[in-house]
Amino acid sequence: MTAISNPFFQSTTVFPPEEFAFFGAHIQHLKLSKGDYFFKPYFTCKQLGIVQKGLLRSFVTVADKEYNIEFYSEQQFVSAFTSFLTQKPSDWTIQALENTELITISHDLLQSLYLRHSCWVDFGKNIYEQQTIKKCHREKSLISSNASERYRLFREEYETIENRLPLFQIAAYLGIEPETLSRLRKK
Amino acid sequence: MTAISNPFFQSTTVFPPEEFAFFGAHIQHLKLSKGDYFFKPYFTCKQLGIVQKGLLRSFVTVADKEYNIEFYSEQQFVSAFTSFLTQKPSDWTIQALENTELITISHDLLQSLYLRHSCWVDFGKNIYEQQTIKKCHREKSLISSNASERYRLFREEYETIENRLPLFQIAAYLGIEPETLSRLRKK
DNA sequence: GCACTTTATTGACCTACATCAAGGCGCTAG
DNA sequence: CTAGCGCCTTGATGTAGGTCAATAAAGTGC
Repeated sequence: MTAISNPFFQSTTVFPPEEFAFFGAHIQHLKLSKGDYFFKPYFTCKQLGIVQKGLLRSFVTVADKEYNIEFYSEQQFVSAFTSFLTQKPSDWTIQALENTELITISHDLLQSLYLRHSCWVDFGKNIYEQQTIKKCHREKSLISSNASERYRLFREEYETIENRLPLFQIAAYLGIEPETLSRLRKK
Repeated sequence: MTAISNPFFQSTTVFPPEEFAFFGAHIQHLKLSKGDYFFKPYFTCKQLGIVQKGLLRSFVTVADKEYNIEFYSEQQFVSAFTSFLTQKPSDWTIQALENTELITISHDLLQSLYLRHSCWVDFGKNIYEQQTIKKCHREKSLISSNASERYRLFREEYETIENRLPLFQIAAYLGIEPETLSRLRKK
């Protein structure tokens, strides 16, 4: 059984040992090099990842511009969630920004876990509860804040990984041009 | 037992009759007049609502401006989700835009449902899966689209309730001023 | 070490949207 | 009917952030 470090496995959910063993026997391990893709647009996302080591970004491409949706570092769940949940193609891309190691849970495995034992339904519920909270915060910052306030919020939220990100990736997350971020930072 | 019309109760989740009966016996019914509040900032949200009739909006107030987050019409789940999930105060407001009738599920009831039977955990998981999908779409439109494209997307998504909303509420949803929306519409 | 590419900065100019101010139109109340 | 208010429109002007172009600085490969 592989050790899995993730806050969800220390939550109030009770995972019976045999469930945890089954899980450990069916997950996959994936290594990505910097620049590799975890998910590409027009595909249907079959994998939910848990980052063990490294860093990824998700982004959408609109009119030849990339807009970063989110960054995923150690212990975080990563997936093209709309596609993973609906099992339909989506226009997201997910890419490793560093050499990255992931545990992956296939959609099929997760469905069978849901049927095996309700602890996995709770596991799933917790994942999407966390996603909902995250997205609500992001939504608020995107609709109500200007670029410099969004930058402040970004630095708060991603304090621990800020220095692992090049500035142009931060700009793409804020929805502004690198030039604009550079000017903001002068102050 | 009150009839509850909501897609989740026609989902693949199996609700045993006794669970459904328990649920029906413990939900509350709430009537709001146009302008009334379902949730106010600085409170902790204790209720998850299902809209039976009417229309609500959620919004955040930043620098004396209101930014609409979402509109909720018949059959939809409504709550200040970040507050409801964390049981901490939040800065959202939720207000009825029409005379509105809701079923409400208290946080305490939902927690006890989770413990009673796993069908309710599945119910919860489905709610937050749907929220995650919704928020992902909104996030994309906010970060990658200009005002006129966001307006187009809004009309697609809220096709059925567009004509129940005054234009200044739509502008607050798009994150623009009513003047700008008026000018967009001239084209 | 030196070439070459990628990332960051700076300046000049442009555009989408905001702000401010005025006027119109359609309510509802007396 | 008219007064008053809420909502919408239109015009004039301001500003945050985008675009384009040049340069610098920092990697990365040979």
